[in-house]
Formats: sequence, structure tokens, C-alpha cells
Amino acid sequence: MDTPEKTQIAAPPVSAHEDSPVFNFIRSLSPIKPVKSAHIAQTFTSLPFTSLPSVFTSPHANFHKDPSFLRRHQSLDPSNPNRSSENHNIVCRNGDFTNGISQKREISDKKVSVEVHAEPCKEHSDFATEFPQNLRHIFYNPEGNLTGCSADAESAVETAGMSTPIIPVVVKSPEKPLPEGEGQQQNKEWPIDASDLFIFSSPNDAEAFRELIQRSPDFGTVCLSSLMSRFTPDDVTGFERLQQVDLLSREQQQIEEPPYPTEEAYEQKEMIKNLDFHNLDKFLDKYMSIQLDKNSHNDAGTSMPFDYAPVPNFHRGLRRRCLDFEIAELCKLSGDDSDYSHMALSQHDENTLVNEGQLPVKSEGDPLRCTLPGIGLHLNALATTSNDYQSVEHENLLSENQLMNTQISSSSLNLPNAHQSLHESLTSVVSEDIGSTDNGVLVVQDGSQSCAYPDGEELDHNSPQKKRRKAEHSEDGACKRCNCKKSKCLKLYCECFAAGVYCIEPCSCLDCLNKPIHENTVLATRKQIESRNPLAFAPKVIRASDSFPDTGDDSNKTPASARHKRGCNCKKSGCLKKYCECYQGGVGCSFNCRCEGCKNSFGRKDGSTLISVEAEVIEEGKENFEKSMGNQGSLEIMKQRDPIQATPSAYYRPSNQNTYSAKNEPPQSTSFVTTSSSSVLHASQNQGQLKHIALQPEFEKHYDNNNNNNKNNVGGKMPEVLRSNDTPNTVIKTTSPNGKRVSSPHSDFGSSPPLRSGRRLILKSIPSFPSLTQH
DNA sequence: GAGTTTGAAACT
DNA sequence: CAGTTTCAAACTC
Repeated sequence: MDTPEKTQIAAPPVSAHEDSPVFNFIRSLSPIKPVKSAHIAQTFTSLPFTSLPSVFTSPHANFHKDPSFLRRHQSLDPSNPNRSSENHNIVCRNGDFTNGISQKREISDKKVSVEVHAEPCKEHSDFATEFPQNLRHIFYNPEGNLTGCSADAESAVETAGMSTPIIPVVVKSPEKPLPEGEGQQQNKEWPIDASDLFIFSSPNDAEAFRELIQRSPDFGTVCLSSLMSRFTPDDVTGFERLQQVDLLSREQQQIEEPPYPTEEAYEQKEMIKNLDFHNLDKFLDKYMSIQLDKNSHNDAGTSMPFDYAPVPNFHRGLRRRCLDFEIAELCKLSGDDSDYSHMALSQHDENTLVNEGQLPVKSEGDPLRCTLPGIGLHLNALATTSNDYQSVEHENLLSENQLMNTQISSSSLNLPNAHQSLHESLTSVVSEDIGSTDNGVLVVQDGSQSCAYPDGEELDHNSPQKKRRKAEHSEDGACKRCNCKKSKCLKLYCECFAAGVYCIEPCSCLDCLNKPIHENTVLATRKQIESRNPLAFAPKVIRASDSFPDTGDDSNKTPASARHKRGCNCKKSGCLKKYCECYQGGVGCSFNCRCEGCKNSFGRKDGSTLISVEAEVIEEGKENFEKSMGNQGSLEIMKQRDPIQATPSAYYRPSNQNTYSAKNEPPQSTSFVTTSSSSVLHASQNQGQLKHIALQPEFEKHYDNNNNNNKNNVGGKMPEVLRSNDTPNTVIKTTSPNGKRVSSPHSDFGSSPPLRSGRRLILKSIPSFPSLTQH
């Protein structure tokens, strides 16, 4: 593997180190004295983290989800050569080194020896608080390229309650000597220039990095922690000295710990933790914007300079009350970390899509990504533990998340094409905040239930509905609050339970058993329910937006590409009220739905919701057609073909499935197909976003054939959608573990056999939900 | 806040 | 699998 970084790794001349700000900074510190190492676990136990809900001590809760880790992990995906070659930053977090290593090994044909060495940390709790979070271990990939590996011991500490040893890992290639200078640096006496410990895309990056350190001693201090990993296990002396350096530097600077004196410090550390040095320029921009913002806003928690809403320091250590069963269970199921990594990648990606789309998006397109469906629907992962719950903090948190969502939404809307680089550089930051809380528990995976306004944020500000939703949003935000009376909050009736979270104080439930104190009961009940329906705790709304290629327009990453996993069964609400789960989820109804009189504004199940342009075009076509055919027969023909199109007003009329007469036949003519392709393309009428793909396979073919001529194709993304949607759907019906119907074939308009068969095909082409089993 | 409506979940 | 019951959220007043 030929890596461009190779040349960049070459260490700068020693003189450059000595002249660097970091070197000077370190040299200015107090003399280094050896300190006796202490196991990291001891230090963590002394950390002032609040006690965690007992659920996190459950056997399910030991796996940590960290999107940024996953993000980095993704770069190792052999199936993605671009990423793997572009980014050699391997950020291993949560101690999952072996996983990263194993994947790394897959990339290369060369043998890679793995050295795992449990390196004791230090006694100083202050340092121990921070160090693990920023600890970056060094990987040498088979080419000898230096890569960083950050062990996010923090989450380990917070989740497991303690004691996950920090394990620096050094991966060396025995067949290839380390690049000149690298090996020397390992034995080189500390300190050295921090900037040469990382891979920079350009000399400017390195210089900028030095400048950054120079500007902010705190930043430099944090970097020192990262640099500690520079040492191999053999270099214990240097390691300890480095620890001492860091400690002394803190003392000298009178940096207040633990654990995070300010949000700024936390921001910086988080940024560094997620720092991708290949995108240093972006990082610097962000960092500087924070610095600038700090100057103008003392309250960094309420004004974020970019799509990054760090968890305020007062929330650190607070464990969310999520029931973190799913991933752990899946891990147990699979028994394979890499499997989990795939799943987690999927989660991360959908969180990533939060950044790129308006709403959290459920990955679906890639079968590998949808192998684990119900993973982590933890809507109120944002909620704090009841013990630590403080209304003010909670409000702050909610407001921050709302702000974050707003920012994300706006940015994604305004920057439809800003992805790849942004994706690379920011997703780890953004997604971590969106997709996980401190403890790594995923959040708002089913964002539709927690974040999405069904109306797509186009509500009248004065409307009661808006007020209500606003109140809801501000009241519970991502936090479900149930009002159960009889279910003891142990049934899916309970929103908290269904969302995979414990009930908390704001809940008004009676005889609630959905509390950490009843963890065993909760888990047992959950297991029982899952035995009936493995997807019971899966997100109700399955997003398929990541089926869009990364290069796709962000506008495609909308709830429109999502579907309710089961579909609704509305009879009276017309799918226009929150009784309807589709509507509630902000998604259109699909063929999975058995609703009657569907008027879902996000897309009717008959696919009749059209963007105005499409409607006009179709209307035009219809008029022309009527002119040519004569008014008498044309309408009848249209009715036979598509009752929705038959009447001009019907485009937005509730679909009446009964209008599909038994005479209805699957569209066959090319002209019809072309028209119907438009008709079934749902786009958000106001957002101009692709809303709904409900094409029959025949449509797909025709669409592909006629795509170039289809001017109504929203964003021109249809082919990708169709193609990408094609794969996962092959598993829709077959992978329900208990054979239970998950995508409803109930048809209330499928009275005609042709339509039935057609719909079956449609189901294959529309990813409704991921499969539990891998394929 | 009480009562009603609604549809999902649970049950048979 | 279909029909019924239970349940709690959504909604209305």
C-alpha cells in the first residue's frame, strides 16, 4: 500500500523540534522527576463521576458506542479504499484496540505484529481524568506510517464504572522497518516537537498546529497527553516523564481539574480527542472559532461556533438513563467485535447524517449497515439520571441539543454539497454529540420521535399545533416521559420503555418498574418482548438515507427516505395526526401501511404526494392527454391507470385505496411508467427534498432508462436511490427472526392480484427496516 | 385538567 | 392470522 503520508512522517530535523513552541514550552516546565506509576483504575475510582444507573452495570452495557471511534474505524473499512488510504489516523477508543488492529490487518497483506501493553497511568487524579481522554496511541501500520490511536478511557470509566486499563498499543510491521526517524523517536528523549508526532497533510498544517499550541497552553497541555502515547511500552521512563511533564505543566498553569473546569476545556479536549490531523486546517478553524467565540460569549454552552454542541461540563459524568441493551446483546449474539463495529458504524453513519441531513437518519442502504436494526433506540439518552437531574441543567442540555439540531439542520440545508471534507473532519465531533452522550449511548437514533417535527419545521409559529409541539419539544425534548398507569412501564405502551430508557422523575407513571432498581425485571421483560418481536425495540422509523452516496446531495438525506418499520394502521386520523406513527415520525406512509384515507403530508402510501412541479407537469400532461384523447375517455383511462392522477385535485387528496379497482393493473406502458415515476417520487413540498421512493421494480428499470429525460427527478438522485435501496430489501421479509411479519403486507387496496404481486416487488425495492441477521 | 379519540400493543 | 381487549398518547373542550 502506497501511502502518501509516508513521506510526511519523516521526522523534521531535531533542530526544528528544539525551536518549536512546544519544545520551549516543555522546556520551561519544572524539572522532571520520576513518578511511580499507578494503575489507571485506581485513579478512575477517585473520579468525581456520579454514580451510574445500575443499568449500565448490566451485562449489556459494557460495550461502548463511540461514533468517532467508529468513524475512524470506518476508514479502515477495506471496502472503502479511498478512506483507508486517505486517512491513516486510526483512532481506537473505548479500548477496542484489537478490533482496530484486526481490521487494520485485514487491509494489508503484510503481517502485523501487535503489541499490547497495559501501561499504568499515574496517580494524579487530575491528570488521570484528562489523560485517558486524550491519550493517543501510536499505530505503525505495515508501511510504518504513524497513526494515532486514542483510547477513550473516559467512556470506559464512565460506563463500566471504572477500571479499564489504558492500553497503549503499538503495531509494528516486522517486515518493514520503521521510517527513519520514527524508530529513533521512540527512543528519543522527551520532549520533542508535538507537531512531528502527528501526520500533517502539509507543512502548513504542522506550522498551524505549532501555532495553535503556542496560542493556547491548555491546548498544548492536552496535546502533551496525546503525545504520551508516543512512547512504546519499552519507553517507560519516557512515558513516566511525560506524565510528569503533563502534571507539572498543569500545576504550573494552575489548571483546575477535575474533571473539566470549563466547557472550553472540555471543548478543546473533545476536539483533540476527535482530532483528525489530516484535516488540521479545519480543526484549527473550529478551534479558533471557539477561541473567538469565547471572547464574545463567555457562555460557551449556549453559543456554539459550529455544529458542535459539547456536553456541558456539568453533564459530564452523568450517565444517561438509557437501557443499553441492544448493542450489548447484539455483541453477545455476534460475539464478534467487528460485527459490532459494522453495526456501530451504521449507527454512526446515521448520526453522521444528522449532520448532513435535517434529521437523524437511519442507515439502511448498506446491508452491512442494517444488519442490526433495533440498535440503540434510546430516545432520551439525553436525559440525565434521576439522581442528578436538575431542571436547570436539563433545560440547558435540551436547549443545547435543540440548538445543535437547528444548527445542523440549517447548515446542512445551506451547504448541500459540503460533505466529504466536512464529513471527514467534523462528523466525529458532531456525531459524537448527537449520536452519543458521554457514555456513548446513542441518542436520537429514532430522531423522528424526538427531533422531527412532523411538519418539517414549517409550522405556523402561532398555531396551537406549533405551540404544542414546541412545548413538547422543550419539555421532554429527546426525553420521553410516560404517563403509564397500568402497564408498570414494562410494556411497549410505555414510551420510555419502548424507547429503551428508564423512567425518570418527570414521568407520571404509576407503579413504575422501569427503573434502574428493577433492572433485572426490565431486562427480563424486554427480553421477553424481544423474543416475541425482535424488532420491538427497533427504531420505528427506519431511515434509508445513507443509501445515498456520500457524494449525494444533502437534501436527499431527509426523513423522506425513511419509512416506518411496520407502517401505520390508521383508520380515522388520515395519517395527519400524531396518532399515526408515520406522521409522528415525520415520514410518509408507505406500502407497508394499512392506513385508510391516508393524507400523510409526508407522503401518502399511494405515493401521490408530489412536489408542486411534478404535479404541474403531470397536470399538464394530463390536460394534453385529455385534449388529444378527448375529454370523455381520457379521464376514465387515467382513472384506470392511476386514480390519484385521474383528478387534478387528487394529487393532494387522501388516497382512496378502494379506488384501485380490480381492473387496476400494474403499470406497463413506458409512458405511464415515466409519468408514474414522477408521481411516485415524493418530495417535500417545501424543502424540495426527495421524500419518498416507492417505485416498483418496473419503474426502476424505466427510470434508469429514462432518467436522463426525466427533468422532474429531484436532485437527479433517483438512480442511486433505487440502486442502493435494492440490496437491503432482499432481506426484508426473510430476516424477521421469528418469521413475524414486520413489513406489513396487509393490503387494504391490494384487492387485485396484480397489485398484490406488484407490491411484493415493491417491498423488495424499498428498504423498510434492517434485518437482524447478517447477510 | 377531564374526558374523548385513536391506534399500537397485547391478548385470545 | 384475525379479532378483541388493553393501554396510553394524542387530542379536544
